[in-house]
Amino acid sequence: MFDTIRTNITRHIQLHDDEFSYFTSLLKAKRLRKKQFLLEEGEICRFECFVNEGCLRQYHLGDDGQEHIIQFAITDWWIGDQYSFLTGLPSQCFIDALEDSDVLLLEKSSLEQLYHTVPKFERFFRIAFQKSYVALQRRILASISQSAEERYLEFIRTYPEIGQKVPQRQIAAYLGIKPESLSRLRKQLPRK
Amino acid sequence: MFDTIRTNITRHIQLHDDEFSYFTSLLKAKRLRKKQFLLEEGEICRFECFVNEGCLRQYHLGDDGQEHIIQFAITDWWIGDQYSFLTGLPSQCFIDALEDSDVLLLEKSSLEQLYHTVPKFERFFRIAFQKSYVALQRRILASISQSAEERYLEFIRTYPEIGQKVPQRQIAAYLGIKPESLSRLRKQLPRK
DNA sequence: CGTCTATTTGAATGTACTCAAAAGCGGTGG
DNA sequence: CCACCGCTTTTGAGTACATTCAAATAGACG
Repeated sequence: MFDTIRTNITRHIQLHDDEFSYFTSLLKAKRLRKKQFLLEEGEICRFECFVNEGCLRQYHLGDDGQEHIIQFAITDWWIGDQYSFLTGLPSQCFIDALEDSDVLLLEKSSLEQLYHTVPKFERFFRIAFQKSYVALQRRILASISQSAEERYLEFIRTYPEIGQKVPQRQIAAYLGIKPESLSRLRKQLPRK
Repeated sequence: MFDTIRTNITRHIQLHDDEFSYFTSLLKAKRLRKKQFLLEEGEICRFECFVNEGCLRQYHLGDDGQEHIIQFAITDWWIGDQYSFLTGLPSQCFIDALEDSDVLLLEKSSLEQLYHTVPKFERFFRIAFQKSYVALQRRILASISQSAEERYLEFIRTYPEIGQKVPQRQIAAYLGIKPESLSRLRKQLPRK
């Protein structure tokens, strides 16, 4: 149950067994069915979420009804609305499951406890956010410097597992293009 | 000299005078002339940089010679190449000054010392990166959901000081459009 | 004043979009 | 097992927006 998250954490910090079991005592397991929401617009996000198994997405719903995917999260990834989590303000986006999923939730109050009791976790999340920050910078660079085709190829090269399991229209919503455009673009690829 | 950075840090954590003076003892002041490089592609980024005064940019140089701006940094902002800083690998981008600037450098080795001596700084940078992460998510959402015109308006609304001091072509390089397109787009604005 | 760079403008091109419709695919119920 | 439904993907035709290339204008700096 906690093997994946233990590996995830010890990638950045060392933990004693008692520290880890204290950590796991703060977690709440949750099972999500496909299409079930973990967070809805207007709610306050009071947790960080670790994906044990499955696939989630965080997306913004435009006035025109368009969904724009901010991030995917599969096994071994963290997800959450950092904006709402940090500010305590209502979320402006949704998080839901693209398939049946198994997640572990860490409540904000528990996390503050954790920071206090095991300060190493402050380091863990510092490094985790620093790495996520780098990943977002890459995505921004891609979006301002590359064509839709290049961005698509980079995406499936960087995240092949996601490219496998996620429907095309979701990938289009992540790349910032229309599903029709992604379809056409893919048709052109073999010739090149 | 250190007033700005003190305010910056105490926005997230409380510091005693001795902690702060220890912190400042680790900083190296540096003066940059316009167009001077703080970091060049291929170098390893071994510092975090705080801007006391002036304006810097981090940009990527494409194979076609195009500059793509990853971030601006003005007074009271931090900048650095987190990718190179974290991994120890050569940087893939440049950081230079858009005007004469005054910066404070915190070397990686000093920072590790600092984390060890005053663990609160781990918390400071954790929060700082978390907030930066949120800002980048907003930028990504803008780039996948908005038109060039909307992105430009949001940019000058969000960062009016930068919009003031930075030449138009630099803003275009940040938005991911050509200078000609930004010029045309601006011409259209008054009619709306 | 002259040079260098930034900005603007024009005309032609290309890429992604809209709207609409057809084809494909998966799941459900008869 | 098959027929049907809903949703995704594909295809087509016309349109909108940003790009390219080129040239003119405007500004900044020495």
